Amino acid sequence: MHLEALNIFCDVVRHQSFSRGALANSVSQSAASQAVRQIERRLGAQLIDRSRRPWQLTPEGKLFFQGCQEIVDRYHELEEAVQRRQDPSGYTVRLASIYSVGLHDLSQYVDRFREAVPGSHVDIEYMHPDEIPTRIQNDQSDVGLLAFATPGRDLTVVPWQRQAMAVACPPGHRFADRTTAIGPWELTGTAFVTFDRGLPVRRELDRYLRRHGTEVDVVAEFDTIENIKQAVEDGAGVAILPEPTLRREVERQTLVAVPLGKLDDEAPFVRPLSIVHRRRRRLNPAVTEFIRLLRLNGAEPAAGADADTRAKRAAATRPGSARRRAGQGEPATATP
Amino acid sequence: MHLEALNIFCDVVRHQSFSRGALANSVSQSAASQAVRQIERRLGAQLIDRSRRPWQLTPEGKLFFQGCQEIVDRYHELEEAVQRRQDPSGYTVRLASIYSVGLHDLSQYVDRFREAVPGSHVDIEYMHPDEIPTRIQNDQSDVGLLAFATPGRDLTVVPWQRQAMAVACPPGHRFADRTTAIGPWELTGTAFVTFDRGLPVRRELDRYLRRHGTEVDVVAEFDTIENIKQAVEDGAGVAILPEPTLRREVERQTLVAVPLGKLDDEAPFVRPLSIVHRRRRRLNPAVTEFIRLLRLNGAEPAAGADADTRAKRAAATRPGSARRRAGQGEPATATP
DNA sequence: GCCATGAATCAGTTACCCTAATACCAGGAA
DNA sequence: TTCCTGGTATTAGGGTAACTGATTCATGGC
Repeated sequence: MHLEALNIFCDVVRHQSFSRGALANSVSQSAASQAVRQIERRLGAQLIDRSRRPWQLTPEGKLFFQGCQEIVDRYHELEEAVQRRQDPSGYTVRLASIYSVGLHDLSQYVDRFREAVPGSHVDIEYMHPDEIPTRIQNDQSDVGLLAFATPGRDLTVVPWQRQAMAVACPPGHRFADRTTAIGPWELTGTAFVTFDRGLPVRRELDRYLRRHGTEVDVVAEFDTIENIKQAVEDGAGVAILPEPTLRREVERQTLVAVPLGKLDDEAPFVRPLSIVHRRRRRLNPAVTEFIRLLRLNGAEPAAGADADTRAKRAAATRPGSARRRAGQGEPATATP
Repeated sequence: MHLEALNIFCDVVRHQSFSRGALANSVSQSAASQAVRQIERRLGAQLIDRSRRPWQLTPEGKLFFQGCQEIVDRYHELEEAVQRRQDPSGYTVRLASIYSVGLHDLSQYVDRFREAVPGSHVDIEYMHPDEIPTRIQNDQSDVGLLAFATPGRDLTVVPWQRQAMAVACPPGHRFADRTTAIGPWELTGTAFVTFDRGLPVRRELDRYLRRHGTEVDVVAEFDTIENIKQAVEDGAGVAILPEPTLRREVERQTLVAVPLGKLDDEAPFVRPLSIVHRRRRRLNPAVTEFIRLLRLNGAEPAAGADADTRAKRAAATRPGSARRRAGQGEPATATP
């Protein structure tokens, strides 16, 4: 029996849905259906009563679910225990990051890590977001930090930070004195500096604006946040950017950041930053330790459709069992 | 991760040997080696230090082994718990048995079972031993009872009874008055009635005699024990047969059964009877229950190379966790 | 009746795991 | 040393399980 299949079953039950349980494990709905069916076949017991909608666990299903949860959890704890025992010194962490993670933040993490694990070494490389998954799959990097990551067959995505988006404008702009949040609909017609087409963040941004019926006047497109900020400072227009990346300019008073308003029933527009690493491959002990440290310090409270069902376990010691959480993907579907 | 792989690792550790661990799981030594290596790869940790001979568990290996044992055990208990919850009534057990299991014994089991599980039904068919594995793999029968069974890819073998072998001779024979056991070497030159070539029991019998340098004078070969007994009664010669199959004739005084002597350091010559069923397939609840009952009443004390290491767990409530025990195979290698 | 939603099924492909054969390696004997 | 022996690692190749994408099917709402 595959432990992965047991985990899929658990997630299907937790989400009350085959499709969402499948998503949480980065497999197709078809695979989840087949996996659960196979478990039932091998057990010779009906675990899920599909005759009514929504389907329900049979008594056997409930029993099995409880045991399953525990077994899967235990195994993962065992894995972690083994990895913790390994000596992380002498290993190198090869980190691939997008430019805009916050160079300052990152160097802080790295310093803290090198203090915690004396004999280790960290190589940071900044690069285009598209390159990062490739590098990781080719084993050129151990860990990646990027935004709007989507898990893949050989790529594990661990949610890390959710950066609030804000409107950036130059000090003299008509938005600059706003004391209240700006609704996206207010941006219609304004000169707008944005990301290059092809970047995931651009797609999310366009979708966001479209959802609010906003038609902006795109005056410039850049592939890095630094360039966008420069253009905004030069008065080319306004931009929507992650608030943390604006802090320095706000301090220097070269830019103004105004919070993005939102409708009551809407999720806030955020940029999800993720830690990615290759799936089912050894990560050297230093990498494991580095990821643990990142998550300890960076993770926000568990977010996602399934967070509630295991909040109690994920709460204190471990910074959220992100291993088994749905790939964060679209911010539109995330419930904060 | 495959639970089967974890179990292989556990058995490798328990036996201190890849080959024996493999045997215990009915896979090749190669498969066991690869399975352990894969676990190590996925964990990113060396579990076994192979640099010295005999190899040793690393500290990580010890940690993982302990956790592993528990996880595998827990899962199997969970499986059993689910199956126990199922209602076995209304199902049919299709049993395929060799002729010589003991028709009387069997009907006793069946009666007891039908009493324990009122709504169930048992179909017994007697057949040639070669047919039984085939029938089970084709899903024409649920359970088989046969001697000298060897586990296969889709066939699970559960040791059941070990029948002592005895020398059968007619009342007037020179052996008939023996009060002490007969050593096999004493049979050299005697007229001997035996099994058809091609039957597994014949191969074992020949090997046994050869091991003791015994050359018998084969005067007749039959494919069933009943025929052999008839020939012995008719004075054709002596035979070596399972003692329990001789009881009725001994009571009637138509045959005499003399115990087989053995050397001090030798395992007794027995006929191992096994329960076989298909591997990793649902067995309907009645079948599960029937097998449980057979084992409860028929199982002898745990025998086999690995019995010691888990005797404490297997002892009381469960009649030996034969699921994870080596296929009994050759009686020569079994340590009673 | 119809449609919408979500799960099951199917066909095709991929990737994994197994076996068999063979290479390798440590330890013991000559 | 060299050979030998018992046991494990490695490799190639075949069979099969498991995944994906497309489609079909069932249920509940209209």
